[in-house]
Amino acid sequence: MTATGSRARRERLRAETTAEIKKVALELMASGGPDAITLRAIAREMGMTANAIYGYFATRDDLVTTLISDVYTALADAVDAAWSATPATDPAVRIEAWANAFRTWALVNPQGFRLVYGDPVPGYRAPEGGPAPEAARRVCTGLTALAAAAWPHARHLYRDSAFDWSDFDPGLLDKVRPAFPDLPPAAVALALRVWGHLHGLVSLEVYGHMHNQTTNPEKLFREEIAQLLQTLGVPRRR
Amino acid sequence: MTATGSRARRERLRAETTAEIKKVALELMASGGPDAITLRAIAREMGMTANAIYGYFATRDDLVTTLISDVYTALADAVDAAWSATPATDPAVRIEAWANAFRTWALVNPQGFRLVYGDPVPGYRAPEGGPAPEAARRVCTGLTALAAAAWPHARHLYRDSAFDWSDFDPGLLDKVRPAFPDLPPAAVALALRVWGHLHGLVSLEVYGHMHNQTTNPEKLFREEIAQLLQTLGVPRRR
DNA sequence: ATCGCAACTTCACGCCGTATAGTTTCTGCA
DNA sequence: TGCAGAAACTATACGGCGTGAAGTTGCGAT
Repeated sequence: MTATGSRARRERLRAETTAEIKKVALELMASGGPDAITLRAIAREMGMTANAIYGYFATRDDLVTTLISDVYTALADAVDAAWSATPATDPAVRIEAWANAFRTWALVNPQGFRLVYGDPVPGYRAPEGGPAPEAARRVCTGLTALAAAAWPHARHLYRDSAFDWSDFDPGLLDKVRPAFPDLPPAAVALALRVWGHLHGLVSLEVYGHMHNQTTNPEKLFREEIAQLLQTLGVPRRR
Repeated sequence: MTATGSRARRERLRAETTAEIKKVALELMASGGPDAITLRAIAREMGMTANAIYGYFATRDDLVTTLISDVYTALADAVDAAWSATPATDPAVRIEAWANAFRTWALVNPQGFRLVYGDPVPGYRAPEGGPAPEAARRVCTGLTALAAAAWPHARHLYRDSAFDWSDFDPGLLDKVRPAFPDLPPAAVALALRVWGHLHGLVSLEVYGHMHNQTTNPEKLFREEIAQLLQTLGVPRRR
């Protein structure tokens, strides 16, 4: 039985090394931006040769893909947690919590935001499938929950909506329609638009483009949430 | 007079070479993304040595800064032109034209969009001042014109706005306030929020994040414009 | 005792930005 | 007309990058 025991041990060591590579890569990213994620720097930090990493990730892009997936999942966790921590009975509070969690996460992890939503690393091209789209869909599903919470108040605004299910990706609908069976296509369109609104404001802020325009991006974001709730007709409790 | 004549000729040659460097750099960017802007590739394309470029730009970052400025200016020109080509009497048409020009430019020049709004190039850090912020302010000023056009219809939505002039960058206000003397701070906040909305949707589309969610990003953008006009109360002519 | 394999290193190649030094070519003045 | 000097450009070199190929080491299984 030493056979299975030592194989288990080998696999454990392997998993630990893999975890360390990712940990060091994320540290490098946090301090030097996504560009600082280089195999040689990671190896240097770990007291290894750069080529040793090829035993764990086939290419640098594979490593980056994994990191994107991890970081994106962390973002999804953060916004989901904020949502779940608020009472289902008060849509305004939930929506505000979601949006604030999104912005806060981005400001705390600006390099992670760049990794996930920007050009991650020179020459990187994202693969087709994988778990990163999965995390993206979690975020979109969260946004749809947001739209669903607001829908009773907002539906009258979208009576003549021209959207139908074919306008959306089946992979997204597979997650969204079972979760919200009564929601029409127009609400998913609303969710994606809200995504765009929040992403845009946060993105401009993270990339420093807001800095030259406003001295108070937080206030602008609060105004955004307020106007969003008002537009949707979601009542704000005093 | 050969003195001044030949000096003029030298300067002309110099200007021509500078222009060629920028032209080749933009071609490389268009075909291979901002990462493809390398001094060696440019030089190769021009039949020169990489070091020759140092006679025209002190560092690669200097070249990139110039390119960002040029490309950003081209974007500002495009949206300004679309705005000016529409009748001042119909705010809805003007706003729609502006927004469509913004998205269209981004889709036609995706790499330019990434250069201006993303991480331009590995290791690049933008300098403080320079003409790129100038182009950014032109875009913001255009957006303020948009807000100003809608303001007669939209002002009632922002009666209890908490914004004042100190919330904005003086450099922006220097351009905006003389152009729109009657506009309150709330309208500038609205302009920046609209910027965020449009930037977010276009950015998600350019970076491929919308692809996994909707099959019809154009329709989503049209809906965005329609809802924008509706929430602002700007009448749409039939 | 030996085989096999996983982990890791060494060496090499071609990319990159850029510093330094040398070469060519042309300008402007004596 | 001849020559100093500047401008434009090349040559060489350094360190950093991703990565392919080949070699080394150590350990479990037979």
